[in-house]
Amino acid sequence: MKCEPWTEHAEARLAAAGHKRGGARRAVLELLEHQSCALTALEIEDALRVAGAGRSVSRASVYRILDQLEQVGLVQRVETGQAMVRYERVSEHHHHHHLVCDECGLVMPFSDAALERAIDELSAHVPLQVSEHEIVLHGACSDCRGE
Amino acid sequence: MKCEPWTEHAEARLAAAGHKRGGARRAVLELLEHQSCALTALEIEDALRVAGAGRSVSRASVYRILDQLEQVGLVQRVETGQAMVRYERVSEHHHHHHLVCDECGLVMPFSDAALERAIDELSAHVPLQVSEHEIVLHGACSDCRGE
DNA sequence: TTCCGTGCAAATCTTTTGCACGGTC
DNA sequence: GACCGTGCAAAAGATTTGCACGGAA
Repeated sequence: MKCEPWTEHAEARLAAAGHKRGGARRAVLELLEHQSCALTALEIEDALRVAGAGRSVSRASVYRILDQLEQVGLVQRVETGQAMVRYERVSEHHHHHHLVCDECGLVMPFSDAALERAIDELSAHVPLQVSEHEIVLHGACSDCRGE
Repeated sequence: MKCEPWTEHAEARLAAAGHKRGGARRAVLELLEHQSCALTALEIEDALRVAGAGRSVSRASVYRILDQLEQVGLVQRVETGQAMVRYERVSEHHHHHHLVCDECGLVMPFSDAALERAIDELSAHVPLQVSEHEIVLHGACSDCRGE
């Protein structure tokens, strides 16, 4: 299992797909590499502008880059039922899904082997050649609920 | 198990929640009662305008009505990863999820007991008081795939 | 009579596109 | 040198809001 040169791995795959390199995309990749969960395009733009965490990237570029990364399979969209679409890097080693607090908007990852097994089993018996699946649990997080 | 007076049931619940009746909402309810799967706001607007299936309802009203129905729990949003959000009536007797063909946009319902069991099981062990869950399988439908 | 439901038009907000410039190959 | 990647500004498209009127309670 490789360590964490995900950005490098991503650049390599992009190159293989015939894309030239670029500073904006590099900055987005480096940001995504260190995220634990999905971000919106706006959050990505802000994170890059604020922190010395790289360089600013225009919003249009963020969207173009995310779209490109999604097509190459490096990033996946996450629909949380909130206003904006979220994006996160795809990790072969750690497939997960999402918990969304409908009160405060908090998004957390989770994974469950039994669930994946059920999905795999089911996918074989359905009138669709399943390539991906997305699961979102909605509810109230502990902060919003109690306390 | 009741027959199908869903529209009546819905009107009753809305009344109980303190809402007055209205022709536009009635038309939307009657349309939703007979749908087998989720529709977008635009599809609902078009369906009501074209068919003698009731009466035309302005787009703003369609959105307002759907939002209201969702809050009362009569309708649920379905995020299919397509541009627009979809809505469908909630049915106590037939909980289901969705298959989405990424080629042609076809949306089909499916249900699976093992999957529901896995979700229920898992919901108990997660840092969120789960109230709802949404599952979407993406892939290619038989028409788009083979011929 | 008092409000709520509805239509219409304008506003908002996310995401996309057109165009020009600068960097990569 | 040819093209792609990027920024900026404008466009597009979905959804929301403001306002005024007509119907429900």
